[in-house]
Amino acid sequence: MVSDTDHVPPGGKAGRPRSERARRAVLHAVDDLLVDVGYAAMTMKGIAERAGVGRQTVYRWWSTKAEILLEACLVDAEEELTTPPRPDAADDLLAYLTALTEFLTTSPAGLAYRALIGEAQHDPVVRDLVHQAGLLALSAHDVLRRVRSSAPNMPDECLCAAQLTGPVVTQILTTPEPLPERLLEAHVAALLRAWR
Amino acid sequence: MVSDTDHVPPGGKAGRPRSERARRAVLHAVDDLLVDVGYAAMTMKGIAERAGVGRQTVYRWWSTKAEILLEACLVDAEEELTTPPRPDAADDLLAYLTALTEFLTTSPAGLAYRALIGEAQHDPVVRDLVHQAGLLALSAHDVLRRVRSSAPNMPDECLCAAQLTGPVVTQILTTPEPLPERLLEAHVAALLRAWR
DNA sequence: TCCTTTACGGGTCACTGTGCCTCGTAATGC
DNA sequence: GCATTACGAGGCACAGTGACCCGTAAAGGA
Repeated sequence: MVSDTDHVPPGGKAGRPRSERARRAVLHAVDDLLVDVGYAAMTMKGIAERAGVGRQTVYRWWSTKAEILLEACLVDAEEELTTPPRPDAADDLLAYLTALTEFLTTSPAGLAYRALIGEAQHDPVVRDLVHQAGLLALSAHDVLRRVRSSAPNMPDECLCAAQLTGPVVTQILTTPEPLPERLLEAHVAALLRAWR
Repeated sequence: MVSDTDHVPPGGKAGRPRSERARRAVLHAVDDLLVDVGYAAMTMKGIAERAGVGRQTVYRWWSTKAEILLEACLVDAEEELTTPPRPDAADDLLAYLTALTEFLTTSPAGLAYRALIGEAQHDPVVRDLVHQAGLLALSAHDVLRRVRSSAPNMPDECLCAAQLTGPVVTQILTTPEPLPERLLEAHVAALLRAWR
């Protein structure tokens, strides 16, 4: 007989789960639970049960709720935050910010990401995880690279990304309503004016 | 004999506690615990014990950790986020953003506020609480009113506040390091250029 | 002044989530 | 075919929650 506590994964994700089935079931269960019962009411026990999986199986491959959430989130997030290029810089930025708003307010992956940001304020480990993933930064940099030609006076790229996404994100994190389309347009216009 | 479960407060804060002593002890204990053990490890039991107060006394006047935290936070926050006016608009905004950064990264009240924003991602009730308090919005509007004369082209005031504080706040919430002074200066310069 | 009212500190209790362990079982790989 | 490994399921000790109940002490009205 073999114990359940030997094998690989020390902290989190050394080897992939032997059964892809279990992995997918857990990630899918987390997505479901997040929209069904919310983050606060989501428990490891609940995840295991919803996934039709033993609790130990969950603990074996992920050490925290946050880890599962991040993995479940990254799968969809990159795709949802990638917008097709548009000829006009203002259109391009606006499309991105609209997608970002949609992502953070309605997409399951976006809700997961917000839950992660929330958890990051309580737990430095999660904070590093979120920062490492760099979801916002990466997608923003993609868009910014495209509009660089129309904005010769753009400052440090990190600052630009923060200026672009910061107002939108903070609004969503701290108030019940995101910035409306009208203000997104005004925001983009102001940024381009500043960077011109 | 009288039960402990009659009296006033339904949800949160109908009447003031009869003993100001208990109230102050609890708020002080929360401040201490937050810096000592962090938000995650802070429990209602721990708060009561640290405050030298019965658990029931805590539950009587506040229904959640978040409520206590918010009250403890608001006491100091408004003062820490109020910066003296400066003649130059750029100086004025920069001083505010520097104070905001200091607040969110080092002040106990700021740490409490961040913990609240974190909790708000998990709990809509806390979200409303945070929004109601409107800490960021209020302090930002104060500063913006002062620079309005130097920036005739300022858009909607809500957007301005978001543009001013959003990048700073999001950076702090999602990465280990806040925006450095150098980038704060560049940010202010860009905003004034956009609003001119 | 007495005496009712009210909050107080402290303790108990049922309930829930966690994370670890141990079953017996099923799938994998040599 | 046989050893290895992950699997599901359940049990466990521990901690936090939030409700109760107790006896005490401090207001406030007569």
